[in-house]
Amino acid sequence: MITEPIDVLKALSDFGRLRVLKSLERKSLCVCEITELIGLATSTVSSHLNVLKNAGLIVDEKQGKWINYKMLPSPAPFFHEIWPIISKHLDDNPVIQQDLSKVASVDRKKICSNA
Amino acid sequence: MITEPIDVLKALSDFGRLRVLKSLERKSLCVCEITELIGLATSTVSSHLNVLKNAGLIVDEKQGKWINYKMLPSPAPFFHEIWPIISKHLDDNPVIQQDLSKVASVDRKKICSNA
DNA sequence: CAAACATTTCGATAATTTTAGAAATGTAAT
DNA sequence: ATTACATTTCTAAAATTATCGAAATGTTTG
Repeated sequence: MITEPIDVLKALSDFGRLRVLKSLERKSLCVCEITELIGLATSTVSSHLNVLKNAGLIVDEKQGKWINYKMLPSPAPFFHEIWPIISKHLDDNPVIQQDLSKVASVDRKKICSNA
Repeated sequence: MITEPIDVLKALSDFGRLRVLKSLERKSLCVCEITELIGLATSTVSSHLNVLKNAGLIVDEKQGKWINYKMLPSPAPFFHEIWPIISKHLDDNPVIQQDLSKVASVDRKKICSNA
């Protein structure tokens, strides 16, 4: 499945998905952690993750009950070249800054399950 | 009017608009030339041009009966950094290649008005 | 001024996308 | 195996976007 630049750009054209990517840049996260971080319904987050996955930007790996999502170590050239620039400029955004200040302390043990 | 990265990315998330930008990179064009090149209705092209203009990617300048659109000489940093990469990768696309092979010979005297 | 014509705006429709709740799936632990 | 729970899939609704034709705008030229 070849990913055209336009497909990557479409995947990057939603602010929620940019927030997810910026957070995943810091560390791998499961769906419920991302849901907590972004504040959207679980099914919506799952849908966004699927878009990012289909565009070849992230991968998932099962870890017991959870599914961890993380950025691709070696993404296709287009995304590999373009992402650092986008990432850098997103750092100016207050919402992103808030996300990043929270992401380090997000803990699935606390936020998922026994709420 | 400050343009956030997400606004630029949204403007870049439509293939028709990417075709317009690639063509404008070669030379300034009026709406009817772009319409001929891209094959969409004039009003649709005008709408796309407006999106690109609002995102700060292109400017227009009146030239008599026509309005020439062209890329900004000094766009905001985000687009300035990101566009060369996108542009380079779009060169692989057959539709873009076809557009670029036509753009040099597009002539408003022939395609507009006296059709 | 009137006719010609490039472009924009308006109005309406089709298509796509985002969203969320409910049901389904799959894994883990008791 | 039954319960608990993370995630996905399904379904439907709301929101946004792309598209076009017709009317409106503004400029040029006869």
